[in-house]
Amino acid sequence: MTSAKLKVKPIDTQSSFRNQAYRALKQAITSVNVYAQPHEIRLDERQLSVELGVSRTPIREAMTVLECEGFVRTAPRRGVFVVRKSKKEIIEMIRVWAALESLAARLITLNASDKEIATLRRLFDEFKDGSPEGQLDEYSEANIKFHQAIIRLSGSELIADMTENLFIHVRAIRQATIGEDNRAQRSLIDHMKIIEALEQRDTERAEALTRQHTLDLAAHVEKNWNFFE
Amino acid sequence: MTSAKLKVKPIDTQSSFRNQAYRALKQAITSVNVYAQPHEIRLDERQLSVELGVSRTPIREAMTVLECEGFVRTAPRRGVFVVRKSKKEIIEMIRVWAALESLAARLITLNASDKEIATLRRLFDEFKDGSPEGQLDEYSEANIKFHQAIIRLSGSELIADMTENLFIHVRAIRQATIGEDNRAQRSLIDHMKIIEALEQRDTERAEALTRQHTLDLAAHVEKNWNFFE
DNA sequence: AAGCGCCCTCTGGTATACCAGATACCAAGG
DNA sequence: CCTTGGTATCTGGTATACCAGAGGGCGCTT
Repeated sequence: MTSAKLKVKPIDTQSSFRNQAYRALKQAITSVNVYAQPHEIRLDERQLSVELGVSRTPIREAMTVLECEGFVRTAPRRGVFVVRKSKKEIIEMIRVWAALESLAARLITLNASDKEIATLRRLFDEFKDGSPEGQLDEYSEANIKFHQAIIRLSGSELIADMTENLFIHVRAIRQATIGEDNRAQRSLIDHMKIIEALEQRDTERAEALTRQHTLDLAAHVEKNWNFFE
Repeated sequence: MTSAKLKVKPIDTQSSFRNQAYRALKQAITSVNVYAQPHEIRLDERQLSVELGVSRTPIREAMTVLECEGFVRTAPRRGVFVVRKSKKEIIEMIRVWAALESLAARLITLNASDKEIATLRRLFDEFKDGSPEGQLDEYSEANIKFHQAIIRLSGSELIADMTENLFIHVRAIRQATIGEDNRAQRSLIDHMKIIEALEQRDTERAEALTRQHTLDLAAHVEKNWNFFE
């Protein structure tokens, strides 16, 4: 008989150079505001391989994934460039987000526990009294966490996967627009209505409110956003 | 002054070995019924490089894309395997399809021309009189074309991209279930109602009908589909 | 001075060699 | 006979060398 088992953590066999390069590059891409740059940003395979201390091969495989996810575009024999989304593409992303998040809301009314739904309300505890206008940064953070929580509570891996890359863009838009046009105040009201519908397990209403809330963002961007032109 | 311009097609500079390998592999994967196989199907990089007549490098990059799209899973130092979706995953795919197609229907009521919408009705001309039960294969084909047309007429590139890979799976499910439980007859009725709502530019109704039609498919699969267990 | 073309350089694309981990098989020991 | 540990071999992962096309600079031609 052997003695008590040792507790060991499984070695993370997935941390190949390729995945590390992927994470490093994605982090780098998402942390720069590509729209603030005068020129397109180019990624140099050879330079990156020196900076990251690995050969071009894992870098190229990471690039392939980033291209598949739409963050990067490679022009043969010319270079790899960070893509800048057009206004039209950004509006499409917000609309797709609206469709998927409304599905998530539907699933929450059907599957989530009362306890899980209750966590949503707590995100806005500090804004219960008075308007969020005076603490915009904090509200923006809570706003983003709310939308992420809806996705997570749906319990659907696929929705989470499909929104993950949209989120990086939509997050920036939410942050940029929250201060305009009294949007924070109205956003808070919308969120409370959504939470109420979820609590009451009103599937159709929760779905419709969630969809309309984000479609409103798309409409707002369509009307007021001229940054890219 | 130069004479009249010659009409030339631009050389497809994107047809790298990598993209050709990608298309070949995707075609191969989608044409086999992975669920009919007793064991997981493994893809051998070296064998494929011999069969396709190129080196492992473009094969590997194609594999990377396929993995990113969820068709393939690679286990380090063990092999690359074609993934088999679980029943739960398939239901999630159908639900996501429902969410995106209902958004497409919304956009059609807002943006498409009457002429474009009219093309939808023509898809079902041959089933106008009598039930589709007697010509199931033909109806199944029209059914699939209808759902593809909704996506296309929305005019959203992003929706088309995001549904493209779902479609490969959802298509198989639609084909497999169309013969069950008088579904073809009810499907035809649903489609006609959707077309009517689109023609009347009734945004909310078209969206809701489209969503419910595909959510019904998800519910049907959830109840009756035991193939994978 | 302007237009054209050569050539150097730099890019991503591909082929290839080698590495380390996973597996199956086999032989030695109980 | 079963167990155990070594080992041959096969896998994906990585490094590297080389290729052809794209672009720019420079000098020749007119």
